Amino acid sequence: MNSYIQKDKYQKDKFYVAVDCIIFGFNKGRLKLLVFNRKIDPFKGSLSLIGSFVNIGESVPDASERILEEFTGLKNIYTKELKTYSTVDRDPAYRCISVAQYALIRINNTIEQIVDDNGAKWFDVDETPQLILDHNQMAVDALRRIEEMARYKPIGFELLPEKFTIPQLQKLYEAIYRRNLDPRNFRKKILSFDLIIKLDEKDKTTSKKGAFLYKFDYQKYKKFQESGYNFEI
Amino acid sequence: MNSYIQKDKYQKDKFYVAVDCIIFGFNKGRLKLLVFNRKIDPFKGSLSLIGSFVNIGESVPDASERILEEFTGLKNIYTKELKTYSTVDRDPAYRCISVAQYALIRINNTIEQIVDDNGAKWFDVDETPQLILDHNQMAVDALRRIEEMARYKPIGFELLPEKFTIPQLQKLYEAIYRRNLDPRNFRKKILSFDLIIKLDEKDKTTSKKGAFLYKFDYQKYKKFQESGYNFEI
DNA sequence: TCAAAAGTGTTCTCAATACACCCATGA
DNA sequence: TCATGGGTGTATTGAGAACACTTTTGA
Repeated sequence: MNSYIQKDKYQKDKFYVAVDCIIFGFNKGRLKLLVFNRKIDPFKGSLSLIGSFVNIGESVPDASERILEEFTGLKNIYTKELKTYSTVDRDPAYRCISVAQYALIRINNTIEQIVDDNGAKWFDVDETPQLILDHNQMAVDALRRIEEMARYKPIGFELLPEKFTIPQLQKLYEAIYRRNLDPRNFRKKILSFDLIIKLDEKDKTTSKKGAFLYKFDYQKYKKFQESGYNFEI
Repeated sequence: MNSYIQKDKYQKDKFYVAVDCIIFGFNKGRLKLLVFNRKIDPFKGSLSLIGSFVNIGESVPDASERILEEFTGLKNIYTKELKTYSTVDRDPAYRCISVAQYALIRINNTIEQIVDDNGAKWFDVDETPQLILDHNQMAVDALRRIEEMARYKPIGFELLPEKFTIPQLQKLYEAIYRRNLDPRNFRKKILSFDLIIKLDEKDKTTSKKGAFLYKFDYQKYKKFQESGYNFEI
């Protein structure tokens, strides 16, 4: 007897469906996780990821986009599905499955304001506080995923401002890989991809000499992707 | 106003949750997809992936294990979550999200019998027929995922019998990568991982000379995994 | 004896790594 | 003028890719 059919006739089981977003940023040489400080029940006073129930009239990515915009003011955030969390007792109040999404955003002042207004806060990924339910597990899983992902997709650029310097990019990869990289080899490798464009400006905030700014070449990246790529640093 | 809280108070939206399994096998040098020939409504006479609704008292992986056992008689099948399919109109009959899982199994006679008894059938992945709903998309996505996965995890062994020959393994990788590999380089690379153990038997079904059988060293693979690995062929 | 698949070694090329000094500039 | 971070080149090593012939044996 086949399950699908059997269930089709008799199934009455329905679930709440939530999305929870593991939102990463990069600031002052550190990978950051956005955490929401809950001021109202449920879980008043606790910390959680940014999440919401999914409405019947929207898809999971729609729901994810909705709350990301709400919390950051941004549309078109780089977001990927991590995995589904569905253990029976994961939420004592509801039979709810959560589809976790990880997102990468460029931290800037505008966003900081909105984040702040929403009662959210950045934590160093190494100092993630206790979160509700299985949200700590989600954060750990997402972090492992982006470490893995960084090896073959240029996700780094999603976390930096549009204009960035090579030393900044290096620091980001050092934060993700948790090890130091040789500046000569890093520069050589990054430039060999031919995916960043040198600008005529310098950033002088971190040194007297100043470092040239670059921008990511999304055009070339598209072609790059179509062939099949490899982005190991 | 925060979505999570808002929804917590007012949310009444519940979903059916399904799992659909994209089950891959390998036979006669070809990658195969297991497809279910539906003899009862809904979708009587159509083809679909192997799926089921998730029961309220089980997790998504539980449900997936349940139907995999039902269709193959096997427990402990290699299974990974692919992604969630949740567009509003994906199923005209229900508001249902499906968590797709891909699974790799070793085809053998016992399984063939069970598969047959359940009205399922193997198709070449290149000749996947029309399936119901978004199941074709799932199959395409899963195939892309295992192509990607094969580059850095030794998933190949999940698809071969316990004892296999190096030429068999090569054919499998050729099927996954869709290109021919040099037998000398392939052998050298595979042996360099030191993850397969040569046995004292030969398989003579494909040549007069016969090819030595090997088995996968799961012990070593575990250690391998703990360090961090790379399995590009 | 021969057809058909299994098995084997070497060369070349290129990318990854290791490594140390000069440059530009604001304070 | 000097402290600070930015920027550059070379030599070595190791892995991947290309490539052709011998071995075994059942039919």
